[in-house]
Amino acid sequence: MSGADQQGFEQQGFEKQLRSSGLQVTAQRLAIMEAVSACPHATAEELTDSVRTKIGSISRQAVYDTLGALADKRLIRRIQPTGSPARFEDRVGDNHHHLVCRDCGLIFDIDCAVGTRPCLEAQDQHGFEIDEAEVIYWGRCPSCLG
Amino acid sequence: MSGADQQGFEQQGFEKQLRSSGLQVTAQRLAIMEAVSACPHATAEELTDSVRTKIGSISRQAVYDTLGALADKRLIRRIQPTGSPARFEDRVGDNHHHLVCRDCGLIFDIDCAVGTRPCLEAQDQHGFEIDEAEVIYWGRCPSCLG
DNA sequence: GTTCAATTCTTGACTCTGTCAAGAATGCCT
DNA sequence: AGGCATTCTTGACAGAGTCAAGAATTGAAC
Repeated sequence: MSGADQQGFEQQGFEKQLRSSGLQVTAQRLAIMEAVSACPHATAEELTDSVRTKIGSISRQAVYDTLGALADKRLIRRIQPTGSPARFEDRVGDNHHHLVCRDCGLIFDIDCAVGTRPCLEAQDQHGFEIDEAEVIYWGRCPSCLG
Repeated sequence: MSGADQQGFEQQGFEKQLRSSGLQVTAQRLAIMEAVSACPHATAEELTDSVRTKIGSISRQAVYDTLGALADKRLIRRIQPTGSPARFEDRVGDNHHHLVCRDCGLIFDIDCAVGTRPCLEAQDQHGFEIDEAEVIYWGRCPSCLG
């Protein structure tokens, strides 16, 4: 499959995801989904830059709106480690976790230690309806341990 | 024990904590530690208000500096659920977790489901030196479930 | 008790991330 | 193609936190 075919193929997937979530399909949204897919853990600003090189221009608001809409529909996931702006990824539904360097902010994905469903299930749920358990492992990466 | 004694007793504890962490003891710091202890999960702004009623006045910067220093020394813990400003608590060392309402932001402490040490220990540590596993359970609280 | 260096506090400007609001443009259904 | 809802653009704005420089305080040494 050529690079162009690959891209077209992905776009069809994104389009389908949008439609089945009841969202309209626009060039901006496709480009944003592509960017999130290509740069996992990127910030809104990084994604904006990425989209601009792809389709020329986009407003900051469109980026925030779209990221918000996609996250609401669970097509992407927003994570926000303390001290970092929000970051986005398209790996959803597998309840994986994150390993974050306290010094440089480097982020790795970590498969769930226990299974597809969380390490989790809180003991006392206080009457909450829990839909997600977010785990962040904090530490120092090899280069920052130096 | 009278209220005043109680307060004096606590302050001695805070003073000891500061000294053994190599931090100087100041009225501002004692008041902040007291506030964090009294209002778990409070924001920097809420703590500032609380301190102001106690000692009259304090600068915003002093609050941030102190909270940062205390967190660095692990005398308090900073948590920052997505969409919320940073919040602070003095319950440290027991690796408890948090249950947060997506709608109203209400936060509960949750004891660790697995033991004193995390549900944790990531599988592939990527060479990191991990010192904490932070778990946030996301859901909706009884009143927001309506 | 003074003195002195280091730490901490105050002040005020500033940055970064994200939001609000209104109107223009676009997508989608018929 | 027409019309309406959704989405995008623009620009002002807000919240949370940081930076920097000088003043005040702490703690140790004398």
